[in-house]
Order: sequence, then structure tokens, then C-alpha cells
Amino acid sequence: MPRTKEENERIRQAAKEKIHAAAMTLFIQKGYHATSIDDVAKQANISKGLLYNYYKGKEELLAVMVQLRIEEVRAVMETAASLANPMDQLCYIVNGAIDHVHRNPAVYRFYLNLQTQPENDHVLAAYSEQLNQESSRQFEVQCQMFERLGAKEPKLRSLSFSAALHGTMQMMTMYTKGFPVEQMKQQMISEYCALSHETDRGSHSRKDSPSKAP
Amino acid sequence: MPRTKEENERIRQAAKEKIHAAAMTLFIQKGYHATSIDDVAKQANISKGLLYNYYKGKEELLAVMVQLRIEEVRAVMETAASLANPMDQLCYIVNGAIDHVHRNPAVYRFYLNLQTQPENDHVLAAYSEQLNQESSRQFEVQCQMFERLGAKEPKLRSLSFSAALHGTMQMMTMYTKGFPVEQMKQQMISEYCALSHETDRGSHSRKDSPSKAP
Amino acid sequence: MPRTKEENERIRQAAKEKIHAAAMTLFIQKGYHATSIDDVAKQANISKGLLYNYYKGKEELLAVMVQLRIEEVRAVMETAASLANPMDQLCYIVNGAIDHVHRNPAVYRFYLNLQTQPENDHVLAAYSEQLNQESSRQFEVQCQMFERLGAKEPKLRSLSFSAALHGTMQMMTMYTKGFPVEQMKQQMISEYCALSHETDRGSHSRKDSPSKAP
Amino acid sequence: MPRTKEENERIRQAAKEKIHAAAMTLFIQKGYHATSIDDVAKQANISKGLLYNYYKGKEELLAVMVQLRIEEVRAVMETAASLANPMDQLCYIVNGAIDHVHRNPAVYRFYLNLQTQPENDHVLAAYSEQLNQESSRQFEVQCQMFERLGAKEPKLRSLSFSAALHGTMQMMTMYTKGFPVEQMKQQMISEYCALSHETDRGSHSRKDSPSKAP
DNA sequence: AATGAATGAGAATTCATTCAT
DNA sequence: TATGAATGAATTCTCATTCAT
Repeated sequence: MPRTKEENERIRQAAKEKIHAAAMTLFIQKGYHATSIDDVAKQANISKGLLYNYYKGKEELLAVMVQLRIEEVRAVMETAASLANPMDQLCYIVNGAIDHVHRNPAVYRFYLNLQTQPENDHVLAAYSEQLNQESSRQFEVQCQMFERLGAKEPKLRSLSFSAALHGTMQMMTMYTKGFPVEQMKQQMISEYCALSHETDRGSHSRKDSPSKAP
Repeated sequence: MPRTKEENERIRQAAKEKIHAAAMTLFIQKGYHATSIDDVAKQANISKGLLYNYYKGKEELLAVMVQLRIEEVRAVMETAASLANPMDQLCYIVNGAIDHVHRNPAVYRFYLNLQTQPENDHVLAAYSEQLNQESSRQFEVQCQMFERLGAKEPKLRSLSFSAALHGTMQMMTMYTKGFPVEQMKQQMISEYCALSHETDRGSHSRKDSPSKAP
Repeated sequence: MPRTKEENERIRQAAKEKIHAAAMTLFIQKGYHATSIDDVAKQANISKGLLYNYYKGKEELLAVMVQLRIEEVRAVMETAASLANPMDQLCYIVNGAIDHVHRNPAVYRFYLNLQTQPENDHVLAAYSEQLNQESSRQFEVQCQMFERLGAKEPKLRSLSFSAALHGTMQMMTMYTKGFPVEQMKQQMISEYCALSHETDRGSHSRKDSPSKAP
Repeated sequence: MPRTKEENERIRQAAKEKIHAAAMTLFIQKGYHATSIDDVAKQANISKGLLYNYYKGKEELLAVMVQLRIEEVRAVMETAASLANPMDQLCYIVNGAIDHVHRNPAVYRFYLNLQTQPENDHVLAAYSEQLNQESSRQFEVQCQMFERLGAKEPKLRSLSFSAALHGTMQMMTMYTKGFPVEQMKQQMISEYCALSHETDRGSHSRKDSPSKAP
């Protein structure tokens, strides 16, 4: 007697999940190029053939990872956007991003690595591009937050915020031990997530520093 | 008649230089993995065999690039360190770094990619590590600059500066067109390269933001 | 309640037939090598597993096709042989063969392809051989027809007839459109299926053409 | 010291020839599908890698064979066409074709096998098509020969001739031993390569046999 | 009888590296 | 010094076949 449709579906999903998890582990650990399909199959405890039953090839495994990442990031932004006021929203972003990298630096490292792939690497460029596009989309949302916050030049402010945030995360992946996570978070928050901030500093600001213009 | 020793040496150096330039061009353009030795030899207009005469293999070509990068960065830091006052020093760093990325985003992108290589990629990890170590060294020097500047928490300040700087450069490699380079530079400068800055802002700082504590 | 023996058998036969038809369609369409077991199962709307329940493997599907072909050809020859006079017999063969190819060139093409399989292809050679043997058997029967027809050298005449017939069919599979089917048929018939023929032409025949010697 | 350009070229040509010969031997012996690249390399006594240095893949080896075949066939037709009178031309074709198959039945068998490849086999169809096109081209030339010979319906006559010739060759590949080669050749010649032929037989021809109509 | 998940052997292809010249 | 022919290990991918359910 054959298995029921549902049971098969369950088995399929479980296998796909197992493979995907194995790929993710290895890609993050050893990198995309350094991981062979054989490695993935072995890690997932299945045969190469089965892997190909579920995924078209190595590239599709990466595609799935990228897709999931995009959804993950989008979810964070949506949660942030749903918060009542822009201060909380930005705080949420800072905390979420930094905590996430803190818990799992290799993951951020992996995606940053992917995003910095040379544009002419025909295998990876597409995924790099996808991640970049998602970043752009987030950036738009962020700009609105700074607008609501009353920033004089919300775009510039948002860019500056993103730079500081990603720079911080980048550092975290490189100097894992002893990184003053909390302090950096606090600084980001006091710098960017305070309503009064710009107004306060406005009185001292200089003409050539538009985002902090008086 | 045979060439003189000097001439031979000159020829060797020229050849090595040609090869190295070819490798650099291609690695940056297509990435390390996507570039084959054949590609490099062709780009350098020499034979594969000759390439192996000068370099032990593909990896050594990368090693040379990393070495040169380290020297380049070190030179910038030394020049900066030689300037009279910390404000100028930091200004010099900001301008140098950002202008450099602005002129050639792919180069920064390449090295950032290398630096974010997974730690278990046995081929690339060593070079990634080297770059990271050099960054650490720079960081020490930077800390001294902030110390001389009178920063209350020079280490934290330096870290924050580095984060902002690298974050900015990272963004530049991803959104090349229309990036407000000058504005971002000005902001970095007004934020970090002013003596009065911390003092000024000290009066508004909050307890939970240690780096800006009075 | 369980099915009766007969019903079971009926189901089995129906399934086998379905599978075999699917295989035949695909083999003829795409060729034996280019058709996968998966393709066949899908075309037959059954599972791979069931296919293996009925047939030992891909090769057996081919064996069945070959067997059926042999029976088909044999039936034609038997019908022909049952006709009253050799003229009708040969006419029947010509008409039957050419019409069949005309209606379905791909089928003849397929079997011709199989028959021209290199002898050392261990998978297909056996089937190629079987078809050839059947051809030999037919040839014997044909020879008798030419004998009854009064041909001077029945074997040679039969060979010539077979060559002309198979040559015509071969051409038909290669130039489907615009092939002068009826004219070719008529020519074959007037050349080979007339009692008077050889006698008639005998008067002009030359010494070096033994089969047409008076 | 490197080899001279010429020497390299010689080496390259020799290797290509060796590979091509090996491929040809095996393809003819075991068939295209049953021959692996490994087989070819082994037969040629070289490494797989070298094979790929010279040929893009298995398919290109086939392409070369097809190309050579086309040239070979074309050369025969050109020589034939250069003969003084159509009788000699057709004689030359008959003798050339049949002798060739007689000496090497497997070769004709191979190309016939290729030409009868199912049209939907995407790998082989293109080559099958090429051979067919070349056959068409030859057919045109042949028609002119029959025209010069004064045939009433040169096209039909040419088709009939081709059918008889290819049919004969087909038979030869299937019943190698004891095939009455010379007799068949003589018959073809007396049937098709005689000026008087059609006129002679014209008196007996029947209405329904257009190519032999008076 | 029926299913399709799972296997693994085998095929094609790439490419860093070596070596004879 | 300089060349490029030659190698073979590593990798991706396919598919006939098995087997638990």
C-alpha cells in the first residue's frame, strides 16, 4: 500500500528542510564555493541523488537561503514599522540587528560576503543583487521613520544610520571576542533614536553638515 | 651574449608586475574563484608556464594582493600619524578612505569580500585573517588619535568611528550611483574630527551612552 | 472483497498494455536512450514502481516492442503467403510495407535505427540481431514467391526486391513531404510483381546481369 | 626553450587526429551513446583533460565525423560529376558506394543509424539533419545525371536509383557474409546506367508506371 | 497492486598544476 | 626564461533500479 499524499508531503518537506539546513550550515561554515554537493548530502545524511530530487542544484540551495534571508529581514522591518513611534521603531531595528549578529556573527558574515561578491561572478551576482535590492527597499522604509522623527534631512540621516549600523555589524563579525556590544547599541540609540536629538544639536550644527544643520 | 644580472632582474620584476596586475584586475572583476589561471595568463599575455615560474600558484597571487593591500593601508595610516594634530589625522583618514572607495568601489568591495570569507574556507581564511589583523593594528593607532583628541573613551570612540567609516564605504560599494559622498564625508568629519565636539555634546549626553558621557 | 483472479489478470494486462504503449510512443518519438523510465511512467500515468512490477526494466520494454514488431511483420508475410498467386503476394507486400511507412514513418525509422545499432552496443545489439533474424526468415519466404513466379534466380531477385523496397522505405522516412508514394509503389509492382516481366525483358538483357538472364 | 609554433601545431594536429580516430573507431564499434569520453581518451591513449583541450565535448567529436562524412560523400559526387557521360557517372556512384560499404559495412551502418535517429533526440537530431541535407544535395546532382541520360522522368528515376542503391547498402550491413556484391552491382548498372534502357523497356511499360512511360 | 522516496554508480566537464622541450 | 601540451583529481549532475510503506 502506498503512503498517503499527506505523509509523502510530510516526508518531502522534512527532507527539503534537512537538506536546506545542511546546506546553510556548510555554506556559512565553509562558504558557497568551498562546499560541494557531496558535502551537503553527507551533512544531511542523504544521497546525492535525493538532493537533486529536491533541489535543481547547488545554486538553488543558495537561492533558497537568499529568499529566506530576504523574508527574515522584511519581517523585522514590518514589525518595526508596526510600532507606535519612530523612536521605538529605530530602537527595535538597532537592537534586533545587533543582537542578531551578536548571537550569530557567521550568518551576517555570510550574507555580507554574498553581497560583496564581484558583479561579474555570474553564479553569485544575481543573489548579491537580490539582497541589495531588498536593502534598498528597507532603506525607503527607514527614511519614512526618520521623516516621522522630524529629521531635517531624513534620507541623509537614514543613510548615516544604516552606515553606522552596518559598520557596527561588520566590525562585530571581525572582532567577535570582547566587542562592546551593549555600549555600541546604546550609542546608536542615543545618537539616532531620540526625538530631541537633532533639535538639541541643531543649535551647534554647522552649515556644511546638512543632516545636522542648525 | 647573456643578459646582465641586473637586466634579468629587471625583466623578472616587470613580468611579475604584469602578472600581478592581471590577476588583480581579474580577481576584482570576477572574483577569486571565478578567475582561472588561464584567464590570468591570457590577461597578462604570457604563458601559464611562465606564471608558475614566478608565482607558486593561484593562491600566491592572492597573497601578494593582500600583502600590497596591507602595505597600502599601512602607508595611509603612517601618513596620517605623521600629521601634526589628531583632527587633521582623522580628517585625512576619512578623506583618504572615502575618496579611495569613491574612485574604485570594486577594490574595496573585493577586499571586504575577502575579509568576510567564512573562517573555515581553508584556501581563503588565512588572507582574510591577515587583513583583519592589519585592521586591528590600525585600530590601535586610531585609538591613540582619539586619545590625543581628548576623547573620554578613546577605544569606544575609535570603534564607533571605524564602524561609521566602514559602514559608509560598504554602502558606497552597494549603491554606487547617486551616493552623497561629500555630505557623508562632511558629516563624518564634523562628528569625529572636531576637538570641541565631544565637549559640546557632552552637555546633552545621557548616562546610558557611555561614549558620549561628559 | 478481493478481486477475482480473472479481474486481476485483466487489470494486469490493461496496465501492461498502457505501459507498453507509453514506452512505444516515447521510444519512437525521442529514441530509446533519450527516454527515461520516469518519462515512460509519467506518460503511462502510473508510478515508476508499478512499471517495475510489470517489466524488468527499460530493456524489457524494448524487447516487447521488438517482439511485437516481429509478430506484426510475420503476420504480414503469412497473409501474403496465403494469397493465391505470387504476383498478388508480392503486390501485397509492397503495398503493405509502403503504406505502413507512409502512414507512420517514425515507426519504420525507429526499427531501422534499432537494426542499424552497432553490433557491440551490448544493450541494443541483441534486439538488432532479433530483427535481422526475422528479416532473414522473411527473405526465405520471399524467395519462394519469386521461385513460384518463375524467376531465373529467385534469391537474387528477392534480394533485389528487398533492397528496392527497404531503400524506398528508408527514403520515405527521410523525405516525408512530397514523396511520390504511389508512383514508387507502382514502379515496384510493375518491376517485380509481373509474371511476364522477366520474360519480356529477357530479350534485351545482357550477359552480365544474371538475375535478368533469359 | 619553448617548441616552435610549427612543432606545436604538428603536435596539436596529431593529437586531434588521434582523438578523432579513437572516437570514430568507438562510435562505429559501440555507438555514440554507449561510448563514454573516458573510453575515447583511453582508446586514444591520452587523458580526458587533453581531449577537452581539443574538443568541446563528445558532441563535437560527432560533429567532426559528420563533417568529414559530408565532405567524403561530396567528393565522390564531384568526381562522378566530372566524368564525361552520365553512364559513367552513375556507374562510378554505384561502384563507389557499394565497394565502400563492402569494405567497411560498419561505417555505413553507423551513419545510417545516425540518419535514422528520432527527430526529437535533441543531441543527435542536428547531425541527422545535416546528413539528410547533404543527401538532398546529392540527389539534385543525380537528377541532372538522369536528365542527361535522357530519362523521361529524371526525378523519379533518380529516386528509384537512390532507393535501390541505399536499399542494397542497407542489406549489405545486415547480411555481411555471402552477400552477392558483384551481382547486385551489375544489376544496378544494367538497370540504371544504360542509355538504351528506358527506351527499350518503354515498349512494354504500362500506363500506371509513370517513370517508364513510353 | 501501487506509490514515490531513496540510492549510487557512472557520465561529462573543469581547472590547477606539472613537465618536456 | 618561456611555452603550451598533458594530466588527473574533483565536481556537478543524471537515471536505472530498489524498497519501505
